[in-house]
Parts: sequence; structure tokens; C-alpha cells
Amino acid sequence: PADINPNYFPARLWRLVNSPRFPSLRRDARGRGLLIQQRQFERAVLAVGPGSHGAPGANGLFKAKRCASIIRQLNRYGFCELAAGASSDRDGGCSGPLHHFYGPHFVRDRPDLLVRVKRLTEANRAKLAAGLEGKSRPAPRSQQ
Amino acid sequence: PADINPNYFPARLWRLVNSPRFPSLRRDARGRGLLIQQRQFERAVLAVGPGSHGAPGANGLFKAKRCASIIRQLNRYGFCELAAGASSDRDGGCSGPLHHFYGPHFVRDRPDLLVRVKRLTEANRAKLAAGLEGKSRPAPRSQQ
Amino acid sequence: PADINPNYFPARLWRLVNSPRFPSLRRDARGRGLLIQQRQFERAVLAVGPGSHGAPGANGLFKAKRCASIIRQLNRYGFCELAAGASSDRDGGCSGPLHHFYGPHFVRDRPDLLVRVKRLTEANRAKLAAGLEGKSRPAPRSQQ
DNA sequence: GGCGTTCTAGAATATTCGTAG
DNA sequence: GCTACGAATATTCTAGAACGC
Repeated sequence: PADINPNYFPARLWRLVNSPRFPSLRRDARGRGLLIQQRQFERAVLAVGPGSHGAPGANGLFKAKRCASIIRQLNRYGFCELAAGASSDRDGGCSGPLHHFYGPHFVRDRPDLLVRVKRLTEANRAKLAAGLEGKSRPAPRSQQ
Repeated sequence: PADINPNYFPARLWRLVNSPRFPSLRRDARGRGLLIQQRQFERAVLAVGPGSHGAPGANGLFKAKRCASIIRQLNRYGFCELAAGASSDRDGGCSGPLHHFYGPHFVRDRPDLLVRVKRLTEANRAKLAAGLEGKSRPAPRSQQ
Repeated sequence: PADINPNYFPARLWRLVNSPRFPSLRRDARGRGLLIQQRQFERAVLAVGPGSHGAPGANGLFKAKRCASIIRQLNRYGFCELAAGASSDRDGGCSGPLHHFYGPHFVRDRPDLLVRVKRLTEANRAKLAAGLEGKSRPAPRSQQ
């Protein structure tokens, strides 16, 4: 789309969740939520340790070292966690914590809704409460 | 000691850090700080997954599933993080995030100081700011 | 020193400039200024390119990808560029731009002055103009 | 009421981008 | 040209709030 800044969190998250290369961050079955396998996510996507960014394509997506930083971003953009719990238990608990987030306007196969995922600033909170549109920094030029 | 509740966080932390069974939570070289290897800590101590609390002795110490919960407790009891970063690099980044906390009155071989490790409630904060509770540093809110 | 947060820019810069491992950021002859060889600095210290962080020790110091970000930080902490201009050109332009910065209270062998290197917020600017001291976030307690 | 666990938000610094001077 | 700075987002660490025991 036109006015989405590809460097900002929603666009980065969109690219990551649509990449089959990183199953540690994927959609849930309904296509409305996010699943994060913390341990694998930190290892595969975040900048933990020197030899971490094995997979190019994730390199540079996030500069965070902590999964908590990504969770802070999710909250900042209006996502909330649904059911916290350990992961599927099939592996004897080896997969670590599993996070399940639900995000407004972050729907599978609906990139057109992505422009609505706004950073919750003080002003945007008020506007959302009033049913209006939030404002962000304009995106850099991209020829559509 | 007498007036330390062994069920509360400071006592539990003390037992854990003094147990050689869980090297993922240990003291730093100076004996004043704490080192937490997040990945191993979650695996060995926290209740992540069914097969997690393999080692009796940690079983029941914490019911938390998230390392973030322990960090919340550490902050609540006055600990603060010193230098966040990835772990030692010796293993190529496989060991995950490493946390380094410093806690007031949480000194190796000084269990007598443990009674001073207080939960920072509103009231305790005020007392600390007034300097009533010993020579620990005044609260983070300082007027210039 | 006591109230210097090792995670903040002045401390990180201090460590870097005192490390013989990264000659691309070094002191000038007078010991009061900084010299930055942009191209080598980006390759050796910043996260530019896939094989960039070859030298452990710089890993994690800065998460920036652009030299301009470090320059922004220098400006923010009161540094200014002295003799802007191209590099010595003796090597046929291979060394890239050379920056020469001068920083207040950033003097070789004077780590005691480091506490005065303050972030220039709006308030600190006013106070500096009035000759007073600026305020920062309190540093965590370092070991004595 | 206090403590533990979890989820969310505050506050300060860090990084990026754009642009005035 | 190009240096310095404003403004927005990103990352980190700490604290608030809700809920259960």
C-alpha cells in the first residue's frame, strides 16, 4: 500500500509473520492472532548472541535482544495477550513459553487493514476512543 | 533468622542462588549481583512445560512460567538490572539472554542482611526516601 | 565511577575509544577530541552488513547501522565537529570520510569528568546556559 | 491486607529520517 | 554541501493494575 512505512513495526511484523522462514512467529488458526514461541523466536529472529542471525531476511528486521521488547511494541500498537501458557507440551516443555497475541486490524490476507494499526500515543488513544483516525509520521516515497 | 518468612521472595531467591543445582541463577564474581541465564533458568526452574521441574528442590519454589515474572519480583524488591546483554559468547549465542541484577542487602554469605530486602510498597518507598531503613541509596525519585 | 550508567552513550563511547581494538574511533593527538574514520568504523563497530561484527567486544555496544546515528548521539551529548572535510586523501580516498569531533568533559585519562557529559535535553540546555548541572536518569548502583 | 503472577503502560535513552540554517 | 537539530519510532528497564490465593 501507499502510506505504510516499511520500517515501522506493523510492516515489519507483517513481513515476519508472512515469512515461512520463521515459524516461531506465526498466525494462529483463526488468522487473527499471533503465536510467538519465545525461545525459538529469540534464537532465530532477535539479535541474541553473535552467531544468532543465521537466516538472512530476518537480519535487521528487529534490533532488539529481548522478546520483552517485541512484546512492548505489540502492546504499544494495540495488541493484547490472550491466553498465556506454556507451549504445546508435545516436546516435553522444551519449546519454552508460548505467547498468544491478538491484534486489531492485523488479519491474514488483509494487508489493506495494516494502515489502521497505529501506535497508541496519547493523542491516538483519545482519537480512537472518539472513533477517529490516528496519525503517524508520513511514509517515505514508494512508487506504489 | 527469626523474622524471615521462608515462603516470601527474598528467602526463596536466597535458597535458589545458594543451590549449586541451578547454575542458571548464580552470583556474579563480586558476590553482590545476580546472573540469570534466561533460557536455562526457564527450563530448569520455572514451570514451563510438564517435564520441566525435573529437579526436585526447585519444584514449588516459583510458580511463574515467565522469566518476566521473576524480573518483576526483582524490581519489586529493589533489584535493578546492570548491563543487559547476550551471554558469554563462548557457545556461539546458544545460551540466550543473560541478565545481570544488583540487589541491595543481597550479599553472599550475609544472610543476616536478608531481613532488609523489603517489598517496595508505597509506604516502604517513602521510608527509604526518608532514610529510615538504613544506608541504602535513596529512592530513584530524587528531586534534582 | 559511581553514578554512570554503563549502558548509556557516554560510557559506551568511553569504552570504545579506550579499546585498542577499534582504531577507527580514536582520540586525536591532544586527547580532547575524537577521530572517526567512517568507513572502517561502520564495518568494524556498527551492524553494517552480514559479516560485520567480527570483533567481540564491540558487539552490542551500538545497535545503529549508520554512522550518522552515532554522530546524532555525539551532537546530542554536546559534541561538535571541528574541521569538517574529506579525509587526508593520501590513500586515494579509500579510508572514506574522516570526522573530527570535540567533546566537552570527554578527556583522555579523565574518567572522572565523564559524569558531566550530559544529554542535552531542553532543560539541560537551559541549565548549561545558566551554568548549572543537568539531570539524568539515576544510574543503577555499581559495585561500590 | 499481603504476596505472587501476569499483562500493560510509563519514562528515559537510542536510532532513524528529514530538513532548516 | 553539510552540520546540527526536531520529531517520530525503537529498545530497555521499571512500575502500575488486575486477579487469585
